[in-house]
Amino acid sequence: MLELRHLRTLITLRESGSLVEAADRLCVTQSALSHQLKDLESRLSCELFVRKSRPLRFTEPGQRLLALADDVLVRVEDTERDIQKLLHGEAGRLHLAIECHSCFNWLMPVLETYRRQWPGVVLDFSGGFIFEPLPALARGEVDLVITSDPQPISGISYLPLFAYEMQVALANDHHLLTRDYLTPQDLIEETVITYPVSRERLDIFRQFLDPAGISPKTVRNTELTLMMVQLAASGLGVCALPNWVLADYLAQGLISVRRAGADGVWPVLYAAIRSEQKRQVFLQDFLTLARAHCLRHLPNVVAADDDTKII
Amino acid sequence: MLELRHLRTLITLRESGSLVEAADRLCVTQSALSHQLKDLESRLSCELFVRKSRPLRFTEPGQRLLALADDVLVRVEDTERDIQKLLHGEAGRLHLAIECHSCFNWLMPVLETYRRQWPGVVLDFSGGFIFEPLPALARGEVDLVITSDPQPISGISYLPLFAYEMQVALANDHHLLTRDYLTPQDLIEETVITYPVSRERLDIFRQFLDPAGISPKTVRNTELTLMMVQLAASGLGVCALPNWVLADYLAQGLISVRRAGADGVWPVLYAAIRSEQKRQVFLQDFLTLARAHCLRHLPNVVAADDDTKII
DNA sequence: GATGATCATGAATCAAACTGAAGATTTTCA
DNA sequence: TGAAAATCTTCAGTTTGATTCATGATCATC
Repeated sequence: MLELRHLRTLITLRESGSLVEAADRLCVTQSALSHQLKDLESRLSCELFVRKSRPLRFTEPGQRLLALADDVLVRVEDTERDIQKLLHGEAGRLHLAIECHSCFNWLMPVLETYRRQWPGVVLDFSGGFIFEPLPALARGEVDLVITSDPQPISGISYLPLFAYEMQVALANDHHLLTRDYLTPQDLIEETVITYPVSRERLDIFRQFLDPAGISPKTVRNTELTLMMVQLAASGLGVCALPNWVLADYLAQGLISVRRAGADGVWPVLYAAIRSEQKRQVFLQDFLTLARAHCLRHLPNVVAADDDTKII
Repeated sequence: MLELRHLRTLITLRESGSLVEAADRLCVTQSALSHQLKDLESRLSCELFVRKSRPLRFTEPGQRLLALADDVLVRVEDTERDIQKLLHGEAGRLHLAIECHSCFNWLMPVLETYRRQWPGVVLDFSGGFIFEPLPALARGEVDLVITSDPQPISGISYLPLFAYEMQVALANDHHLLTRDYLTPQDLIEETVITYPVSRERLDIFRQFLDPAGISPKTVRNTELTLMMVQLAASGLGVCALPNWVLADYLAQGLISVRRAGADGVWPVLYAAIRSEQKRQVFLQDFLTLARAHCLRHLPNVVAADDDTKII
């Protein structure tokens, strides 16, 4: 019997383009997917996709099933959400704040979708650089903070969204491009361009330079991501940003990028909420939506290893 | 995770009105359904139906899920059928014949649905009493024969549709009504009204009277089911018909009915096809449709025990 | 308050789905 | 072209979770 599981697999397979990647996203082994698909194919007695071809191609039957999946899965999800609304009411307040300033990129489309799914939830947004979001969260002025620096504060839970790679942008003729990856020492003579916030809130210091006890020659601030990249492109400094931000500029040939350290720096992005709101369905749904969106649309982003909630 | 299995269960539950009955139709135990539903409810953290109420009532969330199921399952089935059409072509010929003359009742609505699902299949129908359908099937003049008397003929496969109870209709003041059930001996002094076909093709002889070596006083023929019932109602004889045919007249109070024997006589209705056509999707689909329709809409009908195919 | 029917529960069972390791195939790149 | 890397398949062993069986609880009916 066909099950929703199969449809979910097919959708993920289309999005990821390979069994390995799809298995990773679905949190099963690649072997399991191979079995599942083979089994499904034998039940329908037809091939669903052409294996020996990259990118993965779907056969006509496969495409029919995908169309079905697109159609059916949103209905299922809508219904599940409807039922939760029915049970817990659909009104609420969601005041957002971000500590990770590159998150605007993915946050906007997510909010767009969310607004449609939860018209009863009042959305608001507190941005800005001076603002300290976590105390404001504890005081109840905001309801959800996106941060990569979970500080233990009583009454605050951190729910992991995903892990991303922080990479360093360099001018295309930068001398450090001879290296495969950068060491903290490499940056001693460099100008590092950052957002105008304290060092503890910047991944490149907290997770890369500070542990090595190293400070760059100069630190220069700007509030605009694009300006950070432009300065780096002009050779006036280097800047560390999430991979998904740099990917665009890299593709345009504006800059080059290198990892920070041999294995790279992989901060985890968290959604911080007040612990008492953990069961709020409209909040949980925001997280589900954000995770799904980012895992699908951002490059080089992986599900956070565990869902440990720091309280 | 919600699965199609759950939706199928809910639909069946609504149709049957009780866990016991639904479990029976789905060919699982009542316990399995109880577990499955309890599990689903705990996942959604809400009740889906009100247990202590007959007829079974669905809660608001339950109804949402049912609406989803109605919506989604037909799409799934349509897609599965589409894929099979894609693979095997959608044209074909389906010439039907029936040996069981009471089957008109359910055959018409089934054909109606089938015609919509397989517009490319040419439907035809050979009825009549003199006609011998099985040899015609072997010769290829018809493609599917509905019969309760599977005779081993080389090249012919009999696929079980369902089992039904054959019951005996008696006038409301008939003296045999004092019995809980009828024995073959009870009919020695009776007039039995049948369709005008040979004894071997009549369940009441083949499965009830003949094994006991008993013949009724008189056998009287008529081609019309309604007339058989009218004659029985008038006390001019008794007639044996499938339970689903008698149910209507019984409800109207026209007649009374009794089982034949303590456990009743339970003929199995088969679809006979040429073995070479066993893999034809448009034929298989007709059987699936017929089974589903009859199990849903006919009273006192059960899935045939096994799918043994006599060749 | 006994009886029969339906549904719930818990332990035991069974089958489906999954994992892990190894083999086959394809792709990539020198 | 051939070796290395990556992807997919296959097989055997394991785990999970769905199902059954046996029993207990609850409800309707006489």
